[in-house]
Amino acid sequence: MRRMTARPANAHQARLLKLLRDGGPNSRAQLGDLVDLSRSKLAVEVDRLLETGLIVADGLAASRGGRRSHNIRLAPALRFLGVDIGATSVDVAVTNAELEILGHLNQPMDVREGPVAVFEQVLSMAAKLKASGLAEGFDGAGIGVPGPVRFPEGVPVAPPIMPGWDGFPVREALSQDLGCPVMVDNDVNLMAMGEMHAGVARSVGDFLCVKIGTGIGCGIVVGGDVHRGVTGSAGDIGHIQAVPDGRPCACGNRGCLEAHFSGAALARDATEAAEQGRSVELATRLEANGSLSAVDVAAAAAAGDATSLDLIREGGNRTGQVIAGLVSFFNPGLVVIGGGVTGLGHTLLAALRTQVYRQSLPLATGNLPIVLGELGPTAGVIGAARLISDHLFSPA
Amino acid sequence: MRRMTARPANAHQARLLKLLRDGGPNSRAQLGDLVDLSRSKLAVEVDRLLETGLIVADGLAASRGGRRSHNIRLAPALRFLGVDIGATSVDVAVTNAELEILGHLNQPMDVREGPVAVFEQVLSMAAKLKASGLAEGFDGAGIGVPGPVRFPEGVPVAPPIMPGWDGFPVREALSQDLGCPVMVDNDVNLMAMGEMHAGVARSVGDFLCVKIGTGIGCGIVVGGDVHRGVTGSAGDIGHIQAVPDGRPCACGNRGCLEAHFSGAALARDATEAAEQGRSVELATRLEANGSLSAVDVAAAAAAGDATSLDLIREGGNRTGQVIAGLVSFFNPGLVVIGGGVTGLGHTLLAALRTQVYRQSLPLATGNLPIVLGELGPTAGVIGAARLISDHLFSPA
DNA sequence: CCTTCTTTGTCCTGTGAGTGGAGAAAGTTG
DNA sequence: CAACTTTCTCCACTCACAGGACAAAGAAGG
Repeated sequence: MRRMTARPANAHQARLLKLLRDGGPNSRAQLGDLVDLSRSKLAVEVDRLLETGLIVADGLAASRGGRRSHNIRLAPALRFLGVDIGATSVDVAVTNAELEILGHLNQPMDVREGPVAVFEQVLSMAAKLKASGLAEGFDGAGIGVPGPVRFPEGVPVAPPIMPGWDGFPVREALSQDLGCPVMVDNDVNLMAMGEMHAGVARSVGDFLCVKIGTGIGCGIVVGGDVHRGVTGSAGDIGHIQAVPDGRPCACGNRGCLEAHFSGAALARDATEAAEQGRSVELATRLEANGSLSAVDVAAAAAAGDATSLDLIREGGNRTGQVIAGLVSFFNPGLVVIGGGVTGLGHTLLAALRTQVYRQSLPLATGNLPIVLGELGPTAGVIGAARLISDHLFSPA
Repeated sequence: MRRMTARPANAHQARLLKLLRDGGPNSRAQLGDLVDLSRSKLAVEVDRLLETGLIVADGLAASRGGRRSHNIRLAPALRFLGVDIGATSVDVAVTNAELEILGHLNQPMDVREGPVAVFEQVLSMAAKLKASGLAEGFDGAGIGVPGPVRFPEGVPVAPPIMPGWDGFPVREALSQDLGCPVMVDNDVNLMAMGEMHAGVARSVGDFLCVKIGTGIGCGIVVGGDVHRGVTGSAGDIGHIQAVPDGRPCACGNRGCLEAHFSGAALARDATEAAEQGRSVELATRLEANGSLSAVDVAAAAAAGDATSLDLIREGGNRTGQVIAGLVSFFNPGLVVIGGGVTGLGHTLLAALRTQVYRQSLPLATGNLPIVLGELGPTAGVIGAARLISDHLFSPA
């Protein structure tokens, strides 16, 4: 069932749609105050948008001392699908046109099972969301994958942690399956877009968004736009050398940041500490679960386990050192920390901040907030919805 | 004597001026092929530009099988002044509207003497260029300074190597003295603009331009625009930590890149090697000149001096390591190496390339040229002229 | 020398986007 | 019920721009 959602016919219409989406005003008069168009022209464009069905006028607002205004808003039936494929799990969410999450599902899953298996899962999750009455169909979908993407074509390229996805036509395939337009991007970039749209980075034009999960990456936003680099691999900071002649990394080099600190590295270090008897707290958890993850380290640290705290601090220092360099280089207005490891909270943040504030130039850090993301696990799916809505709310 | 140079009245006129400046065609018909405007509209805008005096129509071109076209070009009397203030010398050049250098002067000078003394020097050099008949006056001037700049206001902020310039209203002051509009930027950014306009980075949208001189910095170009960061300090990579617990740096930290490799560091290392008797070649030169500079190291290396070659390789490795990180992070389409130290040539380049190609992601380096700048010492002044011409050739 | 074709540049009218004023519609306040 | 406010609609006018007709100027061929 293909839905032929209309597209704005010109830049004015695109502007209006985005204003309405981003929580803007909802009457013709209020819109007119913002778009620098004459009332007459505005009325014409609004009428045309009403005709396409992208927006609807229903009911009247309360009077503000004069004639009551019509409520103008995006079509209430519009639905976007946001998909966030992580290394070890998949998130799928439905949003309305304002990108508010109506329903959200999460499933453990290994990306290495390949695109076919993963898409089967994604489609079944999407079907479940539809079946629960949240959507009749999808007008567009955004999807994030944990690796570099050739953005215009929507195809992953040479993704280290997801062999089998290289060159797979994700956009094409998912568009077929869902019967709607699809856009594909790197998961970290989508997290950055999410935080920019509805999180801590609202109204910040230039910022970095560091995602520490199974791996480690960085979304780069320049002037409100995501910088993807010439081959789509920008922000891939996991393999920057953090420790000279450090630990061997899967990429073949030594001392990569990711080899020293990430969800995977932390789990390995914790297991080692437990086995060597350096932490009773961790050993107990290892005994109980059979394995350890970053969540266990967070819990142990919260319980006051010194070894866990040390591991977090050590990792935060390493990461902070790398971020310090990036801050000097890029001079952002904000640094957002997100991803699964944010459960480590203030111990991690304190170590990061210490390194950055000590090592970067005072001019670059003078007014630089370093904060945790606001959206947690929903940042990715919100960013994905934003990606496709930006696309659909632009002139065809 | 203030010259009131006209400004384009709209985006079309700005577009035409920039086409003519950048070696575009020179007849109405050829312009029409490029700007996607009807002949009539084009004719109107060209006529208006002719009225303002920004362009002139003189003579007829050879026939190409039909009616001969008029030669349209930028006013031949337009003159821009490009000023490049380095740590130890000042470059001043006059260009025509096409940004071709008509005259170029260079004077040794220490920035630390402060803005008043430096401007006196700059003005006298500008006067000399005028006196030699190259210009009757200047229509605009661009100036680069070796430190961070609050770009909109044209004011240096907290420049480490040029105390006394902090907060000095460079734009305002120079505009008064020269009687023309002035734009101020960081010297490294201007080098990047120069190479983008007339050097190796023509037609590259995203690239890094590393300048290794007395200090070390990096111009960042995103989508054809220079990224300056929120406080104007973007690209300041000299104080990224290159060596953990390395040499103490003037900034208070240890192991900064600049402390281990830069014109200043190289001179110091060479002097030490000469005094310790580790290089006869360098010792001879130290004897002869009383001091050593990067130029001496280059000459010694060219003569086969093993110690000099080692110093260059060592520095190249350090710098390459940092650049490798930046390449992974930014994923540029080109890396340009420039500045005084480029005299070290291929020994340096080889070391740099080795590090970058070994440490960065294959996807980011697969098609990444790392090359020396083409413009040498003129990159800065050409970039400065480009900066002010971009400003003046934009709608007021 | 004259005709035909090509290229360049000018003129003129039609079209559609957009502005802004007049005023209608629908309220509140006294 | 009058006066005022806010919202929305209608209409005439302006201006940017496209594109065709045509003039100007030359090349090539007979």
